[in-house]
Order: sequence, then C-alpha cells, then structure tokens
Amino acid sequence: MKIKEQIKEIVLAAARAAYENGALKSSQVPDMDIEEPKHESQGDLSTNFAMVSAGLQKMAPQKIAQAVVDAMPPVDTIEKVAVAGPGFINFFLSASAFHPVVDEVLSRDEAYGASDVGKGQKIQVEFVSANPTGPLHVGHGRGAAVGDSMGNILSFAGFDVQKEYYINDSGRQIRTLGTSVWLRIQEMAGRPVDFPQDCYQGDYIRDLAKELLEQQGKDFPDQDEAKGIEESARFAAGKILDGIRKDLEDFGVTFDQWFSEQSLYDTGRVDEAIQNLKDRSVIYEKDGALWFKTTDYGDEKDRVVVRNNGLTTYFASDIAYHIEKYERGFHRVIDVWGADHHGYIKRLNASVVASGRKSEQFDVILVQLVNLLRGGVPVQMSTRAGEFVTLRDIMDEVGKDAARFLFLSRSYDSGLDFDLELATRKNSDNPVYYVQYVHARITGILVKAAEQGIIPEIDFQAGKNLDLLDQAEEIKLMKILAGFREQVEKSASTLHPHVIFTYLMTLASAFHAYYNKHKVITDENALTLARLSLVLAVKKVIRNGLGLLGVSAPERM
RNA sequence: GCGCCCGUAGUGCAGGGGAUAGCACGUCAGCCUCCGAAGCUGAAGAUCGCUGGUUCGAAUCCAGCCGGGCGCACCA
Repeated sequence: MKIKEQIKEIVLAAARAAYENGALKSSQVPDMDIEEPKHESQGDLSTNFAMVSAGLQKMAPQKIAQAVVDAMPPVDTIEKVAVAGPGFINFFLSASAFHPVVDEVLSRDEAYGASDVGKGQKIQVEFVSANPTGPLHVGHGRGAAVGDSMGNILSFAGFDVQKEYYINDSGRQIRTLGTSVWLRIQEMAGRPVDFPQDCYQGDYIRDLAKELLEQQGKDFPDQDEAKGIEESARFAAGKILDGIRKDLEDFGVTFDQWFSEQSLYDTGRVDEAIQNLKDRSVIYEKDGALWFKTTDYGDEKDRVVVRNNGLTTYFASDIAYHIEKYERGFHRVIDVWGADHHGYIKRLNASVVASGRKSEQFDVILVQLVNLLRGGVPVQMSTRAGEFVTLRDIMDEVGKDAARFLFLSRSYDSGLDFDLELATRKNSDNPVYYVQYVHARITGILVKAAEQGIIPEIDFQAGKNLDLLDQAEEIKLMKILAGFREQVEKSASTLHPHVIFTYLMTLASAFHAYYNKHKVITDENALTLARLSLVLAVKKVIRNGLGLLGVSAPERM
C-alpha cells in the first residue's frame, strides 16, 4: 500500500516535470491505477497512466509513457522502469522496497491489516434471525458465517459495527409452534390426535412436549386449549432460542444484541411506523386493507401492511424495525438474508427510502442456497417434514473451523455445494488445513529456534538485517504481506468476505513454496534472524486473517 | 410470464475494463538420512454459455438469447 502510494507520487511528479519541459501537452492528470502485473517479467508494479491520458494529451500512449519515464529521477527503491505493451509503465523494485513490511507486521501485530477507511461510521449487521421454531440448519450456518465475518472485517476496516439477531417471536409461525407442541402433549395424554400437515413434524417437537409436560405436571393437558397453546408456544420458542444461541456460540458467533419483534408491538413502534407512512401519504386503503405504495419506489406491486382482518403483516413490523435501526444511530444497515427472500428487497428498500433514508444506507447481502450433498447425492431438506441436517450436525461432523472456512470459501453470490462426506474426510481435501498448517508449521520452526537459544520476539528487535532477505520467494512473501490491508479494505467495500479466504490461500501457498525451497534456521545467525522475522510476520498475518473469518490458528495440529 | 443469482480446464471455484486468464481437487511424472510430506516442483488440460453493442482495449460493462438455481400471498 505504502509502496503503491509512493509510486503514484513519483508518476505524478514526473508527469508534471514532463509537462514543464514540453514533453507532454497537458498538465491534466486523470485517475490512474497502480497494480501488480500478472507476470513477473512485467515488473512488481505497473500503471496505466499513459493509456488513460491518451485522450487528454492527444498523444500515443507509448509516447506519453516514455516522456514520463524520461522525466523520472532515480530512486533507490526502484531498480528499473520500463515502458511495455500498449503503454504500461512497469516498475521493477529493489528488495529493500519490501523490507519495511516485516517490521510493520511485527510491531503492529494484531492490528496489522487494520484500516481506518470506515472512519468510525456506525454500521449494523443483522444476520441469521431465524424463526425460533426449530434448530438452525446448514443454510443458517452459511448466513451466520458470512454475517459474523463481515462484521469482523468491517470492524477491522474501521467501522463501528454492531451485530444483531432479530427474533421473530410474534405471528403465525410461533402460534403454529405452540399448536404443534400442544398436540403432541395431547397425544402423550392418550388422546387421539390428527396431527396436521402444516404443523412442525420434527422429533424435537416431541422432546419439547415431553419436557413441558414433565415440568407442568399431569393436569397440564386438561386446561383450556388457547391457554395451553400459548404456554406451549412461549416455552418452546424460549427453549429453541436457547438452543440457537448455544449453536451459534459454538460456531464462534456472538451478537451484540438480540432484538425481539414482539417488543416492537409492545412499545407501539409498529403503529407509529404505519402512522409515519400515512403522514407521508404513501399508505392507502383498498378492499378493507392498508397498502403501502411500494411501486413508487420501484417495487412490482403495492404491499399490504394491515390486513382486512385488522392484523398487521410481517412487513409492517419489519418497516418499524428498520426505522428503529436508523433511529438508534446507525448510518448504514446491512441485512444478511437467504436468497429465497430476494423478492423482499425492493419493498423493504421502499420503506427505508420512504422514511427518509438514502438507498445507499441499506444493503442486503443475499446468500445463495447451500446444496447439501452426501457422497454426491443431494440430501432432502424440509423443516416441516422434520428432515434436515442441522448446523449442530455439521459442526459435530466436520468441526467449526472447517465448516466456517468452507462456507466462506466462495462468493455468497454463488450456490454452494457442501458435501458432508467430502468435508468429513480428515485429509488434505479440506482447504482449512492448508492455511492452518502454515501457522502450525511456523510455530514448529519458532519452537526449534527457541531450543537453539534464539528467542524470536525479543531478539528480533535488534541485530537483524532484513537486507539479507533477497530471495525471490522472500520478496514474494513480503509483497503479499504488504497487500493485506488492501484486501481487508476490498473485502469491506465490496461486502465480500471470501476476499480474505482467497488472500489467505495465496499467502499460504507462497509460504509453503518458500519453506520447501529454503531453510529458515541456517548456520548464519544473522540470516536466521532475518528469516525468522519474516516467518513470524507470516504467522501473524495468517492468524489475523483466519481470525476475521472466525477460524482458529492452531499451534499444533 | 416477471424478478434476483450463477454460467471460466474433467469437477468445484477465484479473477468483475487492461499485456501470456489463476487456485484447489482429479490425472500423469518427480521431491522426505534435512526446521512438520495435512507440504513442494513440473506436465497435460480453457474458442471465459451464444450473438450483438460500448471502448484504444471486454472473461469483466450494456442488450438480447440459451442453460441452471431460487423466488413471485391480505405467510413468515
């Protein structure tokens, strides 16, 4: 990053000098990119300055490039500058240009890679928010991994992040849950029950029924049905939510706040929100129901907020919820949803905009579905039928680290094939080991060095000579280390956590290659110290990166 | 029918305006008396779904088509 900024300064200064001595026709400079070329023969860094200036200068890009290069004074971190291809200016840097990154990593340690692009802006990430009507399944797992990691990354990038879980503890599904448990209790009391199709079928309902029955005693099934259902619902939802909380905790996910939908009704927020929209004249009555004119904001059709039976829709409480979020002071709100809810984006966006916020202040991360396989064969999943693989099952089978890493290995824009059999294999098929192995391997080296009397953390502060790091593999490693912050920023700005995954794979690969080619602990003390410093820096960045994804960095495996 | 996402090597995916398109798995050929072989090196393997358009330049942006996934309630 720092190197890139230096190069940009140099190019701008040279362009100015070239204009002053008449080699360029215009003093104007357009936006340019400084990037790493794909091929080593094209140097360490490259700029498209000449190509994007062609229009302004009314000159051929190659000529502009040459004029800039000619006006460039020699700099000791730059070994060579060359004009190539359609007009790229390629910079070949000396090894010393990369050495400072090692000390930077060692001294900044856990903060290395952190950025302040977020400028402390308050941002909320709401994710999972599964109805407390059953245990979390695989799809929730992917959403949890994405939301939690996105929160970590945004926080690392300088945003003031709050993670929140919205509890849908109101409405029909909760009543259905209550009915399901109540009917199972009736069965247990020996009464014939025709268990409806649209009730929850899973075994966990029976378990809850049994537990509630034991807790309440024999008379419980004889009470008034409405009260029985209500009590069953409250009991079951509470228990299930406890389970969800525990699952998420074990998955490495914690929330700053659990927000109850019911509380929006209790505090009158929902009525307030509807009144607010009425005041803004975006609500009208038709067929006995209240409609929100979401079509004014790009939706396909208007949506009902209060039904003709007087009950509010889920949409109504969601409007209230989102208004409330901004009132809590969040400048930006991010919702993480399953892809099957995509039809909901426009109407919720409409409510955000109608209540006076900007569309840019609201993002929905749409996580595509997880396709669960077992040995290549699709596993059928349906909450209603009670056949599903839970997040708990996944964790038990493949472990938290492997599950989180796999969930984050690809862009959430793509569907994810998650093969249990494959992920269960405890061998190198799993990419998480590839990265964690780097951390463990380096730990091994450091232990060995300590045994030989070289105590890294202390000795590295003095007596090392980073100039000794001049091997191609070492320079490549330093280059990758130097790019960490940029990747964090990219991940934060695009809201894509898999950027970090890809980065870690690249770093891990470069380390393994280095390790196989060069010994870290050598006969020369100074060289050993320099290499230990580099390797320790790699270890720290691996740990920081894995941390963002919620994956542990083991000392031993 | 309409909407959202995806189509890149045998398979699963990165790359999302630039120069010779990457990684993993799989296949083939190699590398441990040596800091951890859960690793490394090399080879083979791709008309970047198709057709147009924008651009000095398109896998990348736009349009249309084809194919796949998911949605389209006064349910949540």
